[in-house]
Amino acid sequence: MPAKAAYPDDILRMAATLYYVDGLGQTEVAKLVRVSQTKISRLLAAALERGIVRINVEEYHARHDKLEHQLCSRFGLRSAAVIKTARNAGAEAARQTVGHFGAPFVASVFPKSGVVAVGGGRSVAEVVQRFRRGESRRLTVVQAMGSIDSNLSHVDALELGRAMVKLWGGEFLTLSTPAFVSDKKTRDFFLASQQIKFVWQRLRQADAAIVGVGPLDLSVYLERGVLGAADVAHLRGCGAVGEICGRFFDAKGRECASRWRDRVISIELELLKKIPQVIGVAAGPERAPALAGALRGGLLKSLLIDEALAQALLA
Amino acid sequence: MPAKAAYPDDILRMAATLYYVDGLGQTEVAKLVRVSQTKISRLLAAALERGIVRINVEEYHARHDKLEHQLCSRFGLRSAAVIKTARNAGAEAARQTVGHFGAPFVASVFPKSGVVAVGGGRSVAEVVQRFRRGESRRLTVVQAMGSIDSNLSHVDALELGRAMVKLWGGEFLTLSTPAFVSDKKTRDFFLASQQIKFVWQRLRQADAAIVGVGPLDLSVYLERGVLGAADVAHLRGCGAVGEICGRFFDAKGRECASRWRDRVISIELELLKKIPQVIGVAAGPERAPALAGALRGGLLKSLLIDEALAQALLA
DNA sequence: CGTTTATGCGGATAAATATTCTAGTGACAA
DNA sequence: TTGTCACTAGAATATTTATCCGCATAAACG
Repeated sequence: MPAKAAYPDDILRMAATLYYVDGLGQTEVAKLVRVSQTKISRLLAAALERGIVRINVEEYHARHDKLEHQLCSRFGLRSAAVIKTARNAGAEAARQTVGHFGAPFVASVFPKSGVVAVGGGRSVAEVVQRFRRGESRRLTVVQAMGSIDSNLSHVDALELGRAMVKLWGGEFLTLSTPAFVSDKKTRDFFLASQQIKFVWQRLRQADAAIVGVGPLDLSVYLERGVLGAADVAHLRGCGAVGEICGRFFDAKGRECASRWRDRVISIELELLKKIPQVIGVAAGPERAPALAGALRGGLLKSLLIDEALAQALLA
Repeated sequence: MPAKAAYPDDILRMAATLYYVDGLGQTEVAKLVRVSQTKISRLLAAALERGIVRINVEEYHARHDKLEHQLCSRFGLRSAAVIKTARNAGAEAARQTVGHFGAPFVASVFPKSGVVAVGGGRSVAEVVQRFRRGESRRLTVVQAMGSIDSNLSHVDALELGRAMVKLWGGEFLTLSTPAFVSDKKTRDFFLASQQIKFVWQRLRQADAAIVGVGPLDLSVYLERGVLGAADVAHLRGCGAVGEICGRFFDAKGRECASRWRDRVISIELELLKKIPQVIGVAAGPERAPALAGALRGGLLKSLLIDEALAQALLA
């Protein structure tokens, strides 16, 4: 099993003892072993690798079991992960924490083989970035929404899908389109294309999906300048409370009949609803109204959110 | 038991998990927990302290059991510690290693209460510096030789004795004299003083002693200019092979009748011989002749030496 | 209550550790 | 022999971590 015997265990034990047990610095250890500090650093790494040094950390329960159960029963979910976050955490920190501790949850919920649809968004990106190479999967990953604007961002579904197949293998079906086009005609033109039809066909067979759930205000679209203040006002007028894959919905989770509806290229909410496992990811209590709407509409089957948001949802 | 609840265990577990298990840097952890990196550093230290994080190192056997047994039976010793050292270790490194791993041995061999004589020397200093505060002892520490020259060095018996009582408590009897004086008359004058007589009385009651064993060449005395080349030649002429507490002895461990003998203020070898537990400390194979002489003369009851020296002794 | 004395925080910075880069060494083939 | 590859080591350097210090808030005291 040890590919290279490199250095005898005895030396590693000695160095590790001097360093970890007796608390000497690497430089001091180096003097005793008569090698460079550089080498001690490498020796210690090897000792950790070989198990001569083992570091045990009391298990940390990142998830809030009680809130998860309440959410599941209250909203009839298949599963939920509520991640504990620092009380005063900012939006970015919360997303990262949710991503970090949520990634294993999502990975466990995803099928080992089959079709998986991915949306974009910052929260989803934080999750996807942290997937670990596990037992190999045989997934067909499908991009569920176009790219938000022309400079490709690492939170676009295109990037996230690419990252997933790079890590887990499998094939990735891309939607080579923007998320928003100027009018219905253009949209219909795209949808009529052979490639897109093929992608949609696969979306209909999806076994699972992971999507971000955005609020109306503070949405990435507003931030990125895709949406203007006037647009937001219009959407609010249509009853919109939140967004999934660029599609806005009202408090009951019904897609709003806004003028944006005809300009978006992404999975329809009605189609999403039919996917047996849809994981909604979000962080921050200000997203509670959006989440509540999505849940009422049955758009999501599972949740990955932070504690504050969970509490807001249950209140 | 926890004097201060400071931070909830949960946070510590989270930080420790992120750092040790997930391999994030402290800066990254800090972002998620929303505190400064500084604090994470302290949190991690606290986690280690509280036992939330435990680091296990496979036990390292610093001592060479087989050589120890051979030495004990060959030379009729009460005990011996042979410390493994790096094959190419220099003299300094060997001494430090012997001191480091030998200190617990010496501490275990020392009585919990009683009178202990201490000699000077670099090897002894390395040992004494590394004693740990254990169960409290009730020792009377007695300086067994004067200071080598006027600028007090941290390897002088005076300093070593001081360090021992500082750590373990107890009283320290000092010999406020140099190790070497100009002639016999001066020496006798010192010895006749009340204070020194008192110290000698205690030395006669000593339950244990720790002394360095020096070679003839390369001795600290030569190095410090106390002895000149001519003196070394003279001593060699008298059959000297080594030195303990400034007293030179021949291959059979008998004190040499050199002109130095009358000028030294330190425990007589004959007196040393009567102490029930005398630990000789030395490092480096070039000291084998000195050690061999001391052992033949029955000057030592226990040994603390490095591997190379042990092998040289047995050869 | 106002004042003084602890305690805890994070920014700046010193110290320690990890990584990069280059040179040296030995194995092997030509 | 000589060149090349594969590898290891340590010096230089970048990065990360620990410590020092002043400030602010909280506790203790008059």
